[in-house]
Amino acid sequence: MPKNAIAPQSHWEAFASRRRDPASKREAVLQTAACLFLEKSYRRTSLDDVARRLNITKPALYHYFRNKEDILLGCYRWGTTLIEEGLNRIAADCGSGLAKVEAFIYSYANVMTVNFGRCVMRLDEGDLSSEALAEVRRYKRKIDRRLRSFIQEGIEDGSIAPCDPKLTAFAIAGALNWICMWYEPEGPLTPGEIAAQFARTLTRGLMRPARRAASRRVLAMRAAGGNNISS
Amino acid sequence: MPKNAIAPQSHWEAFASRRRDPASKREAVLQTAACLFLEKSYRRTSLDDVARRLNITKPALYHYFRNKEDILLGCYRWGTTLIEEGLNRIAADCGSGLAKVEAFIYSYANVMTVNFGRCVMRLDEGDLSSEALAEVRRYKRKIDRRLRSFIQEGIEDGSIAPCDPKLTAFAIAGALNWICMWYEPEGPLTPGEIAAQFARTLTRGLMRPARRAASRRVLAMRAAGGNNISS
DNA sequence: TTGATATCTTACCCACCAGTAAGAAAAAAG
DNA sequence: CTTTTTTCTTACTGGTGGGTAAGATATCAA
Repeated sequence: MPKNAIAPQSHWEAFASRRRDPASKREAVLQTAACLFLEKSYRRTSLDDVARRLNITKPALYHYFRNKEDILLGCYRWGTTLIEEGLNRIAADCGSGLAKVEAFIYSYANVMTVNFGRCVMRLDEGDLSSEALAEVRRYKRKIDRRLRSFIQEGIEDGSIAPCDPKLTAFAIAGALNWICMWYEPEGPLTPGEIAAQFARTLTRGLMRPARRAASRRVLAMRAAGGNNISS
Repeated sequence: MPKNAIAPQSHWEAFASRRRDPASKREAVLQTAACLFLEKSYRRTSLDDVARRLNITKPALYHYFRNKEDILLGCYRWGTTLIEEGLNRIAADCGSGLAKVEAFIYSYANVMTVNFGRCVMRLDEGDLSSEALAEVRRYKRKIDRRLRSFIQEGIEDGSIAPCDPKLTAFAIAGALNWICMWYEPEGPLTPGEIAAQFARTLTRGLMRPARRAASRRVLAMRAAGGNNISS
């Protein structure tokens, strides 16, 4: 009977009956928690908030999670699993280093538009206990190492220009991680469009490629108007 | 007499005497607050924490700031001012669109390694009241518009390849904003090195430029080893 | 020196919220 | 139907922390 029951992605139906189904109820808690954590941050989200959206009371949550942090950790784990699944598919693919980086951009950009994926990079690590933090950091480090190895591979097979893999990985990961800060599910941009543009910008760069034997300098100077292109 | 007085950047000396100097005391509060907000987040930093580092007590802070949020807003304002100063210098520079974007990358990367600059992009906007949030959003929007205009300018003068300025700006700003998440003042990377590598990656892209008339495909296939380059 | 003002402290209030105790109510088992 | 187990609720505790009241002490101006 609550008037604000029309929540974005309402998972309260899982708790509509008392039928025993711990798995789906656990997931419902994580989904609504992730949603609230992204809306208001972990700290500003009270367990009462989470419970209210699920049409239950706070202590009921303690039947499915040890404490508040356990819920947070659940969101992190779900998200890192999503990222890792994508990563494994890429490693199986046998293209050049550059092809792997491109595939990484597509996969990762998509995950950053999903609630659990966004949680991994958007939520504040400082809210985790030291053990949980160590676990999450391990995941993140693994992702970073993989990206660097793709870049290194590309440098070695000649598909990527020589560069510092560490800083280059930071640049790519930064651009992608930041998606979870501005992306809105109801917005005009689809994950696919974002991934495509990012892949293009990051692989080819901003610079207009020099045509034929013409010097770049000349092209840059020539103020050719009317070149607008969108999307 | 406190044993932990050796804080990173100790500004408590401003409060050592009761001499009337509100300006420098206000700054001291902002500096230590920014430091703590970055260390532990705004929410986890109590006013007692801030006061303790300054060797004063909590109510003393209320002589220089209306409330906790006022301190936070002070950090935001200081940071956005830093960004804007850089931006103004670039607009005065009369290079091509690409040159302006490159200058933006250098300037912005540097600001992201300074505490107040980091605050702007790292701290949680959700901790701001609606009015303060509107102000901060206005600043951020302005920065975004400027970057987009540089890109648009570059497309029109032919220095930048045709692209969607909005998404391209997101990619560049994302890579740069993320710096404030991993940068450590005591770390091995200088702001200059970061800016240089980022400028290179973002303008030229990852892809190894095709040499002469040789087709790209051939170069990508050729697995040329031993191309490692660091720094 | 004296009064006025700015500066800072001790002591306190109260709202918020994670977590718990104890038990009611529903579901499953026998 | 009876018993056992799971599920969930009402009512509470205790710690934290922003903000305030009231007053002490130093600085400054005259």
